[in-house]
Amino acid sequence: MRITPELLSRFTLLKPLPREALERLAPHAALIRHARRAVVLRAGAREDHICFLFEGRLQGVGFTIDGREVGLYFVEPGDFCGEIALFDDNPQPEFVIATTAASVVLIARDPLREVMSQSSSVSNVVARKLAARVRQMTVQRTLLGLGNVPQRVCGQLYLLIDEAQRKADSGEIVNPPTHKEIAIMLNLSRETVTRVFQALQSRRIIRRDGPGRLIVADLASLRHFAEGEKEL
Amino acid sequence: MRITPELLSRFTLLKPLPREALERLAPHAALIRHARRAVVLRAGAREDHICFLFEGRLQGVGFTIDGREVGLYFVEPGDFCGEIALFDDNPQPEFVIATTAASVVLIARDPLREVMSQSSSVSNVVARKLAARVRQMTVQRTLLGLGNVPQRVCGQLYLLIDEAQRKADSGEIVNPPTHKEIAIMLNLSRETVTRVFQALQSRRIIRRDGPGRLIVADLASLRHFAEGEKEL
DNA sequence: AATCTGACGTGACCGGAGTCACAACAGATG
DNA sequence: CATCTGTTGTGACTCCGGTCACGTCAGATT
Repeated sequence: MRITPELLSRFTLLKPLPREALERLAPHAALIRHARRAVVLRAGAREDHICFLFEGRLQGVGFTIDGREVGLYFVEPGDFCGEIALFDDNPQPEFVIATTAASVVLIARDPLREVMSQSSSVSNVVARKLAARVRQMTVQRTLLGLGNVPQRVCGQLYLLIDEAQRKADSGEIVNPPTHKEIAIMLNLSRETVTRVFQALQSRRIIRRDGPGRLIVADLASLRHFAEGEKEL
Repeated sequence: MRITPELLSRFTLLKPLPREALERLAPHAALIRHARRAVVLRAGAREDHICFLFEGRLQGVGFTIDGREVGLYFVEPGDFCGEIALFDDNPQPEFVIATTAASVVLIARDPLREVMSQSSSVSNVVARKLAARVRQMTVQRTLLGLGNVPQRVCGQLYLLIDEAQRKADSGEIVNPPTHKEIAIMLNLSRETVTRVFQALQSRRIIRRDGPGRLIVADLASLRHFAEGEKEL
């Protein structure tokens, strides 16, 4: 499928790019549809594409030696992943998997590298993205330090609500991650996540609205639990 | 204390810099001695220095809301940290603490930014450093996924041995981190780390050599435990 | 020397999360 | 429609790592 510069410019990363750069990238971009659970980027192999998420949700996951999944981060529409390939030639460190059916734009690594090296504004944005990932991983790792497990889950849930909604004090998550996907982010078993969700539901803090919509009815309480002010 | 360009050039990051750039940086650099446990970089505040480690060992640590320490990474001599300040103006995400008495060279952020923007080799190295941190954090996070706790400890111990020594199949760690410092890296209690160490010592896999020297006598076995081929 | 501090060592206890097993249910798929 | 697959929901049991409570020891500090 052919990609237009207009399509590329819909990604916040690429929006500030001069038209000319977008036109150089477009021929090296491809729109790909992935089924749920499909592997978008493969760990180990040298990935030669950067992945921009158009719709759906992705998850970065690693695997331990004994085969357990480890959840690293989620990718929301408009965001991108695999950018680490722009900085060195080491293999992609983690898998990226579609947690829902997803359409992504893959842009070839080398042209993007070139654009990056010629435009300081681009390289700045990409480097800032990498910095943002370090910050995100730090927060995520800190979550794991919490001894109280329900607190961990609430913290994760809170992180899943984007900033705009947090201010409005009412959150909803469309196509929420499965319990298992949350569990591997938090080093928990799927059952434990289910039980915490049950507790939150019985307290009317969260509520399912049909399939694929999770409503956080009481964001303030959720935050309190996340911050350990109340015990679940 | 005044810093000479020669001193700066002893850091691998700065070595490739032209003499002229080093001279520009030198006036903005300071050699600082830190006592054990001292805070080198502070989380939250906007740090305006990048920290180059001359001797000693540092550790990046975070704190959960309930005050537990979370270990993120170690910094070895010749390496640096706090480089995230070069990419955006957000606050430093984690504390950096001296795990041993340490001397560091602090270089002011803005001059280094300027040098970076003018030297593509420097900006490349710094960006690669950031990428390396993402990779390291991914590995570390994956370690936490291991259900078997002794395995986690062995994996961490293995990571603490630098590559050169790993090939020679005999490792030693000078001024090894304390059990507590290892514990917070692995989300374990200090006692658990102690017990695993005891088990490893009784099997002659590791051995203390006076204070401040830990000898890994049987690196192969350590790796086997880390990879789960043997059970501890 | 006397004291203090922080690291290491070790046992006992217990709570809570993992594991297992199974049921209910929804959505895909034939 | 019948079937299959994957998610969610729940109970029972187990066990293992956290916590607490010590003791020991080496190195600083006075």
